[in-house]
Amino acid sequence: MPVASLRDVAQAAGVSVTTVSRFLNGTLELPERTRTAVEASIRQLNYQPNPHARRLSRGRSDTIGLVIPDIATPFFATLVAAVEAEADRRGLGLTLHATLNRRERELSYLQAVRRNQVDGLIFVTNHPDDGTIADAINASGQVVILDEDVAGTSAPKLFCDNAQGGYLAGRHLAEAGHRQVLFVGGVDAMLSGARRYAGFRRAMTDVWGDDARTPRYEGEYSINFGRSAAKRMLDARLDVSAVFATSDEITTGVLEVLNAAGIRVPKDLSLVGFDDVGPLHLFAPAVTAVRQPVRALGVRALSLLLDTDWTDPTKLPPEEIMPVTLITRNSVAPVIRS
Amino acid sequence: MPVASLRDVAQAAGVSVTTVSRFLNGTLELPERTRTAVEASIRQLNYQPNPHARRLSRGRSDTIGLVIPDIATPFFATLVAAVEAEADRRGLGLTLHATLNRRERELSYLQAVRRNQVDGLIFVTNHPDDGTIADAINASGQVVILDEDVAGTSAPKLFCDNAQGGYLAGRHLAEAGHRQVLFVGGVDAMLSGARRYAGFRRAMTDVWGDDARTPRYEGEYSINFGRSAAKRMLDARLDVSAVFATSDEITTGVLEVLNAAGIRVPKDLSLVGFDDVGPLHLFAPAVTAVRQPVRALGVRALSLLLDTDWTDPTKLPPEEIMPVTLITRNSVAPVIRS
DNA sequence: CTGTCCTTGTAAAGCGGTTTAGTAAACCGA
DNA sequence: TCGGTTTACTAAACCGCTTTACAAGGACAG
Repeated sequence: MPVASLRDVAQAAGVSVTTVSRFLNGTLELPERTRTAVEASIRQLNYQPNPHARRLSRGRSDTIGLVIPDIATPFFATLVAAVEAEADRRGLGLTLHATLNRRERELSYLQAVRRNQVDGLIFVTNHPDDGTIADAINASGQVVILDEDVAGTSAPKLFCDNAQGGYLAGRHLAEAGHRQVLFVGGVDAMLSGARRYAGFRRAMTDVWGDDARTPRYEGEYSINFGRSAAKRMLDARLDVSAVFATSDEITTGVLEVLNAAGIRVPKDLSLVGFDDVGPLHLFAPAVTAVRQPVRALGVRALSLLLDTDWTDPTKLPPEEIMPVTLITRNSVAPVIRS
Repeated sequence: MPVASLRDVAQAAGVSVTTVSRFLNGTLELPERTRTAVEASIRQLNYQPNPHARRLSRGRSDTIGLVIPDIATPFFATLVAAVEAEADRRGLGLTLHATLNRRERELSYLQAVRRNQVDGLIFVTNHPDDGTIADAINASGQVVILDEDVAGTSAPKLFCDNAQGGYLAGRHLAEAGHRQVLFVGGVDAMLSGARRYAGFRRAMTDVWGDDARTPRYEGEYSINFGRSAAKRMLDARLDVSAVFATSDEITTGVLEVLNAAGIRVPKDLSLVGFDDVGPLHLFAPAVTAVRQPVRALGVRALSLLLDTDWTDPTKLPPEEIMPVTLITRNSVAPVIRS
């Protein structure tokens, strides 16, 4: 049997559709008798409102979109989980879009806001922008930028404290006696890469002054880049006593290659990671890392999206930053002075 | 400025809305002149069809739902990624629902199919059902059951070859000389638990006959259960030389406790895992495990959903099973006969 | 007895598309 | 020149809900 519509309910209860609709939406009080009749018909017909009609009529979808480079990595998976949970708690749906960092996908999902497909978008990107994405975001409205900046946009933004994260890692290594540390991470054109390196560099020079050596391999936050960076380091016989790998994926790739090459961590080389979402504590060795508050980031991003007053685009909230912490494990060894 | 509607386009092009609509849907050929006019107005007004109107009108949403216990674990995250990618490839949207294994959530998301919220649902559950979920699924139609069975449902089903997975693990351990192996995994009331244990048990008795000892700790596929099972095993001084942990999460929890207790794997105890989606190869030690074809499962589930002829509910496709493989690493040591 | 205010509703106009059933005009062959 | 066919469209119903504007009938004050 076809699903019951509002009309069917109204007919069965002997009232008009308006009455039922307004009753259901709480904009009409009904006296006892009418109310029971309406409620009975609803139950009897197993009435379920048609969400498409509702959305068309109200011009909003009670759904938000989450645009993310990938879902399969622990970091993003956790972020998705947090956003989904919070959206559900607020009675909102979530539609998910993985971009795999492809610009045309990012653009097409940004369009979704403009078509009312979603009431707002949480946007996570992972690669530098040439301005195209920025324009699209500025034209869209109702977009919150999360985790990585898109330069030139006026939108609420939420990041972890990348500079502090870099600093914590650098300080930890420097104080263990490491003066020459390889930074493996995001390109300088991206906020996370720039800030993490800046913080890291500052910590190293705070301790070592001009004697600090902080070579840098730039690339994407992937296992593959971690692998190739580690190989490059080995091939070049780079003179460092530690590596700062700025994502779980990079850490994984680096460790894989080091293990395969017979380099013992931390005896031969120390290692500090970033993110700390994956099971770094079970790796061989358990990896010391800067931990991001991933779930909190997701929850807060949704608040920003929903609680921002979007009517005045000149009055958007300022960039927000959430604190990171250093989780100390067994992948950093003190340098023995010779 | 407000978004342009079909009417605006039609007006600007000097034709009727019907013409534009049918042209856009390919049900009307337009001569050169008209076509250019229409196309020009579309571009000029930056027309974007309103998806809610479209869905209301067509009675379908071009969106599918994915109901899943959790997203934050590597296994499910990978599954979500695969389904999302395939849905996108087919021009479909994906709405995501994490149930955290709570029945009322599972039920409410199943309703979504009936309201036309989504055109179909891929349903993954993780806990035994008392019949409620089964009824809801049977009443919904357009539901594909994935990864774990819901008994008493007539719906297309897709699982990995749990029995074979159990067998591979059991055989591998038995042939390494392990005669007493603890099975840590899903409850017998669930398909995966039952089949994995049956396969495992069969392998053990194939090799050892009645001498095989296969004690079993049943529980959910979580890190916490892995931890508590390992503790229980240690507390009970259970006489086994190996553990078969039937998910990545359980493996993680078991290993954590073993490491903390100073039990060396595989020297003191051998370990075989299941799923092999997380970075087991980096653990200490790298863990031998049965690998599930997670992405393939996701892709195939979507095919089942879309390619099934749902008009005749008595003629649904039979249960499908995808093969698993054993990935041998360093967590199993041969038993030294004494 | 009349005017006013509640109470309890309702009619009807959208929201923005899709789709069915046609129609006016042009063409075309006999 | 006439009937038939094609071409190029269109009017209007409909999808199912929301919302504005309004109204009948009774209660109540003056």
